[in-house]
Amino acid sequence: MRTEADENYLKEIYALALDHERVTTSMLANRFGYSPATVSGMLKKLAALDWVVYEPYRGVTLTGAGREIALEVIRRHRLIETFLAQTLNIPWERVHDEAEILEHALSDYLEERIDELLGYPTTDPHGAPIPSLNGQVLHADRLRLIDLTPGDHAEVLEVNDRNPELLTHLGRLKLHPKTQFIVVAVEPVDGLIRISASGEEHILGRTSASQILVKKLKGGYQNHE
Amino acid sequence: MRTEADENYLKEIYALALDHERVTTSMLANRFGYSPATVSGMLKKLAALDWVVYEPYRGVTLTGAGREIALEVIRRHRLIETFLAQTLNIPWERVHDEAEILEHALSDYLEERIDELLGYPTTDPHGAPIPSLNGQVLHADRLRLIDLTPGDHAEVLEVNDRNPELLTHLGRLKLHPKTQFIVVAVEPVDGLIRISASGEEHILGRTSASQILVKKLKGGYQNHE
DNA sequence: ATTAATATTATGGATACCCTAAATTTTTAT
DNA sequence: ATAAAAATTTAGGGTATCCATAATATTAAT
Repeated sequence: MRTEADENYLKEIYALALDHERVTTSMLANRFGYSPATVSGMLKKLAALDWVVYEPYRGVTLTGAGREIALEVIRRHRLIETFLAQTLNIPWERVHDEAEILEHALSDYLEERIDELLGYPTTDPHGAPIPSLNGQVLHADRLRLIDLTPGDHAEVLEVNDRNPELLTHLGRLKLHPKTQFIVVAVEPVDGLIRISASGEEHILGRTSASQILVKKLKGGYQNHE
Repeated sequence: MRTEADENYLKEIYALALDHERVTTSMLANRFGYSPATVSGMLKKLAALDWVVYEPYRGVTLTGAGREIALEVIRRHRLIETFLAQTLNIPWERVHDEAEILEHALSDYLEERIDELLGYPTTDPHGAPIPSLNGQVLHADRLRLIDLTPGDHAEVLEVNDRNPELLTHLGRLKLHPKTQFIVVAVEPVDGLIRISASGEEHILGRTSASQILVKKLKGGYQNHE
């Protein structure tokens, strides 16, 4: 049988593999706050269950079955986030932690009912793609806001859902997914970024700006507003 | 820390105490399908945590703290049932099993949000009372349908939520809480009960009729319909 | 080739939950 | 009142999960 720990490991391995060549023991140990030895042990267990391929000293990758589970858990997580935000009006900075628990308790049946009620959404409140039932994930071309240059016209695609303070802050600035904005200026010294969104100007620090993913919109040389 | 098993034991002890003088090891063993020895062990553990008073060979009762936990879990269970039925249109025969799992995963915060969204309901879809936050439970005077006599006019108050087949059946007969009906006749041999509800006549067996709780309405000697 | 960094195995501990079999206590029947 | 039956507890195990430290092994860097 599958435990919560199993699901969390698989989910984390999936997430880390998205932007790392190799997923190593120490990366996982860091994420979870466990000792490397503990992670080695779990990886051995997961390998025995055929959910990962584990090459000692070299790293770990998901098998087909492991990937399926990871995507299923991520799907539940994001459906729950969307459901909580839409149906119960839970603020977006709180939905992650709640989903982190409920994702392990949701039946296939309820997952399906929620998906149906929400009209089969494709992204969660933070803009992250919701994997489909058959495991498809739409990964849009994403750019970090921090990499934009003055004059760029862009749209918020996704923000990191694990940082409640950031989310509260962005919520106050009304910088949600789908919000369009223009980069007004980039401070040469501190690298602060001035943007203009819905008529308001905001200043973003490096930390925020690196956690906001965007897509450029055509005609980005002049201000349009 | 509190485990799911703890919560289930406390909930069950509470439920059994409602209609039994003493709550014994074997009663719990039966309910859970565990060996009596296993239950003895758990009761010892719960007593050490001061959630029950356990007198070996004599039975078990909840302490104040134990009762609080039991009521909290029951409250969550029933709020979840109500929420699933109303918000996600889950049929009433399915909500119990889902709630059985989710009740252990729901945070105080979500519990409160759900309660608010539902408008602070006092009964769940099966008519069972939802304990208030401070632990009050409204136990209405309830009579078993099986104890009615021909001519009685009554209203369904509550039905056993642990029997999905019964619920499906009663759902088809439209016998939900608040449904009014008249006892037309009671078969002398098999004890089958003929009732008339919303213009339709139905025949209930002893099993169904003993699991439906009702309250008598005034003027029960003549048919009103 | 040696060192530093990373990762593994070996070993052990804690918790939680369940079991069977044997011993004990309580209850019931005579 | 006593013996048999029923209920319950204790003793002793078992499995599974997850975690840790210390010693060992591998890999990467110089």
